[in-house]
Amino acid sequence: MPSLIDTYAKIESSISVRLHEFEQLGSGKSFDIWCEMIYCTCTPQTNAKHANAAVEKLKALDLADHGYVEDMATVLRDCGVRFHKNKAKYIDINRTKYKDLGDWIHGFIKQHDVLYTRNWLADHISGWGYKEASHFLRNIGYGEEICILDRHILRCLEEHEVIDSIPKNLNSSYMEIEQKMLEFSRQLGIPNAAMDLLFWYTQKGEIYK
DNA sequence: ATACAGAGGTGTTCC
DNA sequence: TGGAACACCTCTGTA
Repeated sequence: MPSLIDTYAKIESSISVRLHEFEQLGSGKSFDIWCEMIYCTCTPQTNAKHANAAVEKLKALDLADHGYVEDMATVLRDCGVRFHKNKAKYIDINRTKYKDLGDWIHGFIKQHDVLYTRNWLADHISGWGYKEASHFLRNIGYGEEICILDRHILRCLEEHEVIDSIPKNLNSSYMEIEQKMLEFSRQLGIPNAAMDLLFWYTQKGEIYK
Protein backbone atom coordinates (compact mmCIF):
# COMPACT_ATOMS: atom_id res chain seq x y z
CA MET A 1 0.00 0.00 0.00
CA PRO A 2 1.50 3.34 -1.04
CA SER A 3 2.06 5.92 1.67
CA LEU A 4 -0.10 9.01 1.87
CA ILE A 5 2.88 11.10 0.82
CA ASP A 6 3.41 8.99 -2.31
CA THR A 7 -0.25 9.14 -3.18
CA TYR A 8 -0.31 12.87 -2.59
CA ALA A 9 2.68 13.35 -4.89
CA LYS A 10 0.80 11.47 -7.56
CA ILE A 11 -2.42 13.47 -7.40
CA GLU A 12 -1.15 16.78 -6.04
CA SER A 13 -1.83 18.69 -9.24
CA SER A 14 -5.40 17.39 -9.44
CA ILE A 15 -6.00 18.37 -5.84
CA SER A 16 -4.55 21.83 -6.47
CA VAL A 17 -6.95 22.31 -9.35
CA ARG A 18 -9.85 21.37 -7.12
CA LEU A 19 -8.75 23.66 -4.29
CA HIS A 20 -8.40 26.49 -6.76
CA GLU A 21 -11.95 25.84 -7.93
CA PHE A 22 -13.13 26.13 -4.35
CA GLU A 23 -11.49 29.55 -4.08
CA GLN A 24 -13.03 30.59 -7.36
CA LEU A 25 -16.45 29.57 -6.12
CA GLY A 26 -15.95 31.48 -2.88
CA SER A 27 -15.03 34.68 -4.67
CA GLY A 28 -17.79 34.21 -7.23
CA LYS A 29 -21.45 35.07 -7.40
CA SER A 30 -23.63 35.09 -4.31
CA PHE A 31 -26.12 32.80 -6.03
CA ASP A 32 -23.45 30.17 -6.59
CA ILE A 33 -22.54 30.32 -2.92
CA TRP A 34 -26.19 29.89 -2.04
CA CYS A 35 -26.26 26.81 -4.29
CA GLU A 36 -23.24 25.48 -2.45
CA MET A 37 -25.19 25.93 0.78
CA ILE A 38 -27.95 23.81 -0.72
CA TYR A 39 -25.38 21.18 -1.68
CA CYS A 40 -24.00 21.04 1.85
CA THR A 41 -27.50 20.76 3.26
CA CYS A 42 -28.22 17.80 0.98
CA THR A 43 -24.99 15.95 1.63
CA PRO A 44 -25.40 14.23 5.04
CA GLN A 45 -25.76 10.47 4.69
CA THR A 46 -26.07 10.99 0.95
CA ASN A 47 -23.89 10.22 -2.06
CA ALA A 48 -22.13 13.49 -2.93
CA LYS A 49 -22.97 13.10 -6.62
CA HIS A 50 -26.64 12.67 -5.82
CA ALA A 51 -26.49 15.85 -3.75
CA ASN A 52 -24.83 17.67 -6.62
CA ALA A 53 -27.38 16.32 -9.09
CA ALA A 54 -30.16 17.64 -6.87
CA VAL A 55 -28.63 21.13 -6.85
CA GLU A 56 -28.30 21.11 -10.64
CA LYS A 57 -31.89 19.99 -11.04
CA LEU A 58 -33.18 22.64 -8.64
CA LYS A 59 -31.31 25.24 -10.69
CA ALA A 60 -32.60 23.83 -13.98
CA LEU A 61 -36.18 23.95 -12.72
CA ASP A 62 -35.66 27.41 -11.24
CA LEU A 63 -36.46 26.13 -7.78
CA ALA A 64 -33.22 27.10 -6.02
CA ASP A 65 -34.30 30.72 -5.61
CA HIS A 66 -37.96 30.35 -4.74
CA GLY A 67 -39.33 26.82 -5.05
CA TYR A 68 -42.06 25.41 -2.83
CA VAL A 69 -40.86 23.05 -0.13
CA GLU A 70 -42.88 20.18 -1.62
CA ASP A 71 -41.44 20.68 -5.10
CA MET A 72 -37.89 20.87 -3.77
CA ALA A 73 -38.49 17.73 -1.70
CA THR A 74 -39.63 15.89 -4.82
CA VAL A 75 -36.46 16.88 -6.66
CA LEU A 76 -34.27 15.80 -3.76
CA ARG A 77 -36.02 12.46 -3.52
CA ASP A 78 -35.82 11.84 -7.26
CA CYS A 79 -32.10 12.58 -7.21
CA GLY A 80 -31.49 10.13 -4.39
CA VAL A 81 -30.98 12.60 -1.55
CA ARG A 82 -31.75 11.03 1.80
CA PHE A 83 -34.11 12.68 4.28
CA HIS A 84 -35.47 14.79 1.44
CA LYS A 85 -38.43 16.24 3.34
CA ASN A 86 -36.36 17.53 6.22
CA LYS A 87 -33.67 18.86 3.93
CA ALA A 88 -36.19 20.67 1.72
CA LYS A 89 -37.48 22.36 4.87
CA TYR A 90 -33.97 23.32 5.91
CA ILE A 91 -33.30 24.79 2.47
CA ASP A 92 -36.49 26.82 2.69
CA ILE A 93 -35.65 28.15 6.15
CA ASN A 94 -32.08 28.98 5.22
CA ARG A 95 -33.18 30.71 2.05
CA THR A 96 -35.48 33.13 3.83
CA LYS A 97 -32.68 34.15 6.17
CA TYR A 98 -29.37 33.59 4.44
CA LYS A 99 -29.77 33.41 0.69
CA ASP A 100 -27.44 36.43 0.43
CA LEU A 101 -24.83 34.97 2.76
CA GLY A 102 -22.31 34.94 -0.06
CA ASP A 103 -22.40 38.74 -0.13
CA TRP A 104 -21.08 39.15 3.40
CA ILE A 105 -19.50 35.88 4.55
CA HIS A 106 -15.99 36.94 3.59
CA GLY A 107 -16.27 40.16 5.57
CA PHE A 108 -17.70 38.16 8.46
CA ILE A 109 -14.74 35.79 8.38
CA LYS A 110 -12.29 38.67 8.15
CA GLN A 111 -13.92 40.41 11.08
CA HIS A 112 -13.97 37.30 13.25
CA ASP A 113 -12.09 34.21 12.08
CA VAL A 114 -12.78 30.85 10.44
CA LEU A 115 -13.36 28.93 13.68
CA TYR A 116 -15.78 31.50 15.06
CA THR A 117 -17.55 31.53 11.69
CA ARG A 118 -17.91 27.77 11.75
CA ASN A 119 -19.53 27.93 15.17
CA TRP A 120 -21.83 30.63 13.95
CA LEU A 121 -22.82 28.65 10.85
CA ALA A 122 -23.46 25.49 12.86
CA ASP A 123 -25.69 27.50 15.20
CA HIS A 124 -27.58 29.44 12.55
CA ILE A 125 -27.86 27.32 9.41
CA SER A 126 -30.60 24.72 9.67
CA GLY A 127 -29.37 21.22 9.00
CA TRP A 128 -25.72 22.07 9.60
CA GLY A 129 -23.52 20.90 12.41
CA TYR A 130 -19.75 21.25 12.66
CA LYS A 131 -19.19 18.80 9.84
CA GLU A 132 -21.33 20.54 7.27
CA ALA A 133 -20.25 24.01 8.36
CA SER A 134 -16.65 22.88 7.83
CA HIS A 135 -17.55 21.33 4.49
CA PHE A 136 -19.07 24.59 3.30
CA LEU A 137 -16.12 26.69 4.43
CA ARG A 138 -13.68 24.34 2.72
CA ASN A 139 -15.75 24.49 -0.46
CA ILE A 140 -15.55 28.29 -0.58
CA GLY A 141 -11.81 28.31 0.00
CA TYR A 142 -11.30 28.26 3.78
CA GLY A 143 -10.11 24.69 4.33
CA GLU A 144 -6.70 25.36 5.77
CA GLU A 145 -7.56 25.55 9.50
CA ILE A 146 -10.52 23.19 9.71
CA CYS A 147 -11.33 19.54 9.08
CA ILE A 148 -14.41 17.83 7.68
CA LEU A 149 -14.77 15.00 10.14
CA ASP A 150 -17.18 12.58 8.54
CA ARG A 151 -17.22 8.84 9.07
CA HIS A 152 -14.82 8.21 6.18
CA ILE A 153 -12.23 10.65 7.40
CA LEU A 154 -12.56 9.31 10.94
CA ARG A 155 -12.00 5.82 9.60
CA CYS A 156 -8.87 7.00 7.79
CA LEU A 157 -7.62 8.73 10.92
CA GLU A 158 -8.12 5.53 12.84
CA GLU A 159 -6.29 3.47 10.21
CA HIS A 160 -3.35 5.86 10.31
CA GLU A 161 -3.44 5.77 14.10
CA VAL A 162 -4.05 9.47 14.40
CA ILE A 163 -6.89 8.55 16.76
CA ASP A 164 -7.24 5.39 18.84
CA SER A 165 -10.88 4.82 18.01
CA ILE A 166 -13.89 6.48 16.44
CA PRO A 167 -16.00 8.16 19.13
CA LYS A 168 -19.71 7.42 19.35
CA ASN A 169 -20.52 11.07 19.81
CA LEU A 170 -18.47 13.56 17.81
CA ASN A 171 -19.84 16.78 19.27
CA SER A 172 -17.77 16.65 22.39
CA SER A 173 -14.52 15.73 20.68
CA TYR A 174 -14.69 17.40 17.26
CA MET A 175 -12.11 20.10 18.02
CA GLU A 176 -9.82 17.64 19.75
CA ILE A 177 -9.75 15.25 16.78
CA GLU A 178 -9.46 18.19 14.42
CA GLN A 179 -6.28 19.30 16.20
CA LYS A 180 -4.83 15.82 15.80
CA MET A 181 -5.60 15.80 12.10
CA LEU A 182 -4.08 19.28 11.65
CA GLU A 183 -0.94 18.08 13.41
CA PHE A 184 -0.91 14.96 11.23
CA SER A 185 -1.06 17.07 8.06
CA ARG A 186 1.84 19.20 9.36
CA GLN A 187 3.90 16.10 10.04
CA LEU A 188 3.28 14.83 6.52
CA GLY A 189 3.94 18.24 5.03
CA ILE A 190 0.62 18.10 3.18
CA PRO A 191 -1.69 21.14 3.23
CA ASN A 192 -4.64 20.46 5.47
CA ALA A 193 -7.14 21.58 2.85
CA ALA A 194 -5.82 18.76 0.65
CA MET A 195 -6.04 16.06 3.32
CA ASP A 196 -9.76 15.53 2.98
CA LEU A 197 -9.51 15.12 -0.81
CA LEU A 198 -6.50 12.84 -0.38
CA PHE A 199 -8.28 10.58 2.13
CA TRP A 200 -11.31 10.41 -0.10
CA TYR A 201 -9.12 9.50 -3.02
CA THR A 202 -7.57 6.64 -1.07
CA GLN A 203 -11.07 5.30 -0.37
CA LYS A 204 -12.90 6.04 -3.61
CA GLY A 205 -10.14 6.44 -6.16
CA GLU A 206 -11.27 9.86 -7.33
CA ILE A 207 -11.31 13.49 -6.28
CA TYR A 208 -14.71 15.03 -5.81
CA LYS A 209 -15.88 17.52 -3.22
C1' DA B 1 -34.18 -14.94 -1.54
C1' DT B 2 -34.71 -11.98 2.59
C1' DA B 3 -32.28 -9.63 5.81
C1' DC B 4 -29.37 -6.14 7.22
C1' DA B 5 -25.70 -2.86 7.39
C1' DG B 6 -24.25 1.34 5.46
C1' DA B 7 -24.57 5.83 3.13
C1' DG B 8 -19.61 12.66 3.37
C1' DG B 9 -25.33 13.83 10.00
C1' DT B 10 -28.55 16.72 12.26
C1' DG B 11 -32.47 17.89 15.29
C1' DT B 12 -35.38 16.55 19.02
C1' DT B 13 -36.56 14.20 22.98
C1' DC B 14 -35.86 12.17 27.21
C1' DC B 15 -33.68 11.27 31.58
C1' DT C 1 -26.12 19.59 31.96
C1' DG C 2 -25.13 16.57 28.87
C1' DG C 3 -25.52 12.20 26.87
C1' DA C 4 -27.82 8.57 24.81
C1' DA C 5 -31.62 7.12 21.92
C1' DC C 6 -34.35 7.90 18.25
C1' DA C 7 -36.55 10.00 13.93
C1' DC C 8 -35.72 11.38 9.47
C1' DC C 9 -35.87 8.30 4.41
C1' DT C 10 -34.57 5.28 0.58
C1' DC C 11 -31.52 2.79 -2.16
C1' DT C 12 -27.36 -0.29 -2.68
C1' DG C 13 -24.15 -3.78 -1.65
C1' DT C 14 -23.37 -7.96 0.68
C1' DA C 15 -24.13 -12.58 2.77
